[in-house]
Amino acid sequence: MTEEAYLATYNIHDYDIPLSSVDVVIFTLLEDRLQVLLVKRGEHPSKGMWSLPGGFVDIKNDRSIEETALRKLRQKTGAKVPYLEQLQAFGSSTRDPRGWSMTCTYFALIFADSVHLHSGSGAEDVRWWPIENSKVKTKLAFDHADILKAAVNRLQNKVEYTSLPVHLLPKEFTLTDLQQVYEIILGKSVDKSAFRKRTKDANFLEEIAGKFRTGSNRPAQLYRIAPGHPTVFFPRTIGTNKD
Amino acid sequence: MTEEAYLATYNIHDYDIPLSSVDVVIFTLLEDRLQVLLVKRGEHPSKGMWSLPGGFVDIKNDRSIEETALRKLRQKTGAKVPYLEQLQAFGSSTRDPRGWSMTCTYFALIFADSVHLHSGSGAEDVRWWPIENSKVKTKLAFDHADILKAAVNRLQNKVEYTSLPVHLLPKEFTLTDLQQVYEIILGKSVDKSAFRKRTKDANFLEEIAGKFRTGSNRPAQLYRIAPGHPTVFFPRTIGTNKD
DNA sequence: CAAATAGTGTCTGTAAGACACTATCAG
DNA sequence: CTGATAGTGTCTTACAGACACTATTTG
Repeated sequence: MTEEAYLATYNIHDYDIPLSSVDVVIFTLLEDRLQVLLVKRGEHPSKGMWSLPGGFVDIKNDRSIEETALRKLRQKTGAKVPYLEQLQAFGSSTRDPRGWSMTCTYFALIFADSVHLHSGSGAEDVRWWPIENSKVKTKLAFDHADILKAAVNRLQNKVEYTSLPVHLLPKEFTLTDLQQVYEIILGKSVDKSAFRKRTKDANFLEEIAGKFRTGSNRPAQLYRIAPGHPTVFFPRTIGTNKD
Repeated sequence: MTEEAYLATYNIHDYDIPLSSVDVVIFTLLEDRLQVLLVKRGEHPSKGMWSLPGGFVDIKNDRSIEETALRKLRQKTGAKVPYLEQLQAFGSSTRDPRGWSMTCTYFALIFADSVHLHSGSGAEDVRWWPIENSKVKTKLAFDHADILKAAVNRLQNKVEYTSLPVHLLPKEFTLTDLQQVYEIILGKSVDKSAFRKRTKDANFLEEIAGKFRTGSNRPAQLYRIAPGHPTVFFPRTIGTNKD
């Protein structure tokens, strides 16, 4: 049999295969806390429970799993591409009551004000939930609590040696703003001098010439992400010695 | 409708869903080179081409994707659990000619002598292929060349700050053996003194008291992995300054 | 002036890199 | 003894942490 003949007779419905979906852990900073976007499920299974935004791959319209993730993101937040990174696949016979299921999870970082929440189809409600100890204060559907924990874990790890947190800020921000993001995510204070040295040495920010944030104190230089400088990896981790 | 009623009427075959599979990138060290296990496909599609060991989830017998990966590993190598870590999911409409497909990939490290290769069902041949520049010298099926590249990348990254390479060695080995594994994977030489200091400080090895490898030179102390010491993360990366 | 926050300078500590040195075997 | 590889010691360098210091604004 030729490859063409084989493919002509191949029918996916002849096989018992797992369900496959994509879920997205969308983080933001709100009220000085790390928060995650959850949707209240409007449909079975787990109707009425809060869960991560996600759903099945639309094989007609999504060309890749990343597109599925972006679609979900756009659907719920209306925002354009923030920071998006694949987290981990979870797959088992028990995680979904409909049967063997595999989900590919992503995590995203976004500046809260650039988001307009939409419930969209299949959801009764959408809102930000503050994260405390890698958890939210409601029971999540499926194994989403595990996924959330893995995502927070990954975020906290990467924050120690990368410039990821810039994606939680608006386009223009001060170094102190950025330092606070690090402190909130890490849950501990960071030395100002060390933070500034390493941030400046990494060269992923550029001063906005002559632009300052003023107040009843010395004005603070505003910065933006330097064009063409994606995520930076620092030579060492931060915040490992203190507190 | 109750959740129970919904589940009773739910039929997976009513939906167009992606194929889902698991592929494993199995690395070993052979003839002083990093090598990867490939199987020659005995079935369509891409019959006759070399590919990574992998296949569909067996929803009757695999309780999780990790079990699918372990099953594939055992099938081809006959070896018990070496080091196994989830790499990344790849999913798109184009990666498999049978249709939209998502694969969850793993990478494994194993000591070559503990392996007895079996073609198993669906394969015409199995063998180790040396890796050069993140590639092998044959065209791979599907998007397996991309997967291999991602796996080598991840391995090289992690080798810079973890103790992963011990899993490519036999139970007993010398520090020089281990250093050579680092050098082979990183593709550059490593300072002996620095290497030994950091390895010993990390405390994941234990001397095998009184056991040495002899030769026409000073005998070398043999070490084994200290029980209960999984992968160690070093405080800083190695080999970033010297060639 | 005080209060507040921005931003810098100096010293210390830690772990990696360079490289020379000593140690112990076979023959 | 030589040649080979094992293993150590010392000095340097890079970068984070501690912490005090100066700078610039409003009121």
